[in-house]
Amino acid sequence: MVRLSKKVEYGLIAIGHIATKPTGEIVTAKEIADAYKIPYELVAKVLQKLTKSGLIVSHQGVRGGYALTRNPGDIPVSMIINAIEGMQPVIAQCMSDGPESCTVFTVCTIKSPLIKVQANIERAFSTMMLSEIV
Amino acid sequence: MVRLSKKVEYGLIAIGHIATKPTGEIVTAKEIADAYKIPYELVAKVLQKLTKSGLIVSHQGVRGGYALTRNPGDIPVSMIINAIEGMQPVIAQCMSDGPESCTVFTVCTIKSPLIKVQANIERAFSTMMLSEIV
DNA sequence: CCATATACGACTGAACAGGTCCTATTTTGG
DNA sequence: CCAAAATAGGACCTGTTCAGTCGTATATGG
Ligand code: SF4
Ligand code: SF4
Repeated sequence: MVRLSKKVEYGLIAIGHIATKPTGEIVTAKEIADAYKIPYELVAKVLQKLTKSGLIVSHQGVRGGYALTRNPGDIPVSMIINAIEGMQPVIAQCMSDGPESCTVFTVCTIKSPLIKVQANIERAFSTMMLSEIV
Repeated sequence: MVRLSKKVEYGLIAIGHIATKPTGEIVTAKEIADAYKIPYELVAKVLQKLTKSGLIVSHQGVRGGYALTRNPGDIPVSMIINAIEGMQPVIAQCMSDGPESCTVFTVCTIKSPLIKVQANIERAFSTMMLSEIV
């Protein structure tokens, strides 16, 4: 399987929703959860990760919520995924966990072709800006 | 996570190994398992799937084994993956399991951009031939 | 002070992946 | 004819991951 996690999908939808609002406008997790029928706790957790990475800022308390910190055209999708997953999406174990993580690394014949595919995917995600997915 | 399964990796390595031999030469599952230190049963199972898909032919009994059915330059990697997984690798649920499979499908804002990434990946795998990964 | 909102970790159940095991069946060489 | 070598294919086990839930703490506007 080669699939994006729901966390990432929900995160992209959520930050995309925030991006549709005028810059600086505050959006609550509940509003997003309701708008897309996503479990509130999941959205909340993802938004917290995005906050920790600095892509959005949070305001606690009554009338609190989240807002973008910069222009949607300046946020590559890869950065959002990275913030949520803690790493780039990689198609093979040895690319993220190092050579020692795979028992067949030394005799593996498919490493270099897979690295090309990997580069392909990374380029796709890093050239795609948040402004393009709203 | 967006990762190729070990089955696919082992399958690519295995059929790559067969491709290094002169056309028509028969290779046993045991030989491949030994050469790459991959569990025999896994290699065997993957080779059986490749056989069912017609990419390789099998010969049972003593002196049996597997052999390619066509030139490695004519076998796209996507076809090998497809044979092993039973489908193309897709990055989102709705692309393989249909719109109904995802609860947020109707309000999902990220479908179309993800479809572009998907097309990108598919092109990468379908233009890469077995002959390139040996 | 209290309703509303974020922060954050623990927990659960289901699904999946990787790997093992077991039993057929086919085929060849002796 | 028979034993060994090889594919065929399913059942099973086990650890991990994933999606989702819960509980509790903290901040803050009014
Ligand atoms: S070494 Fe080869 S088999 Fe192992 S993870 Fe990397 S690409 Fe996959
Ligand atoms: S509809 Fe959107 S969220 Fe659901 S699987 Fe497709 S892309 Fe992912």
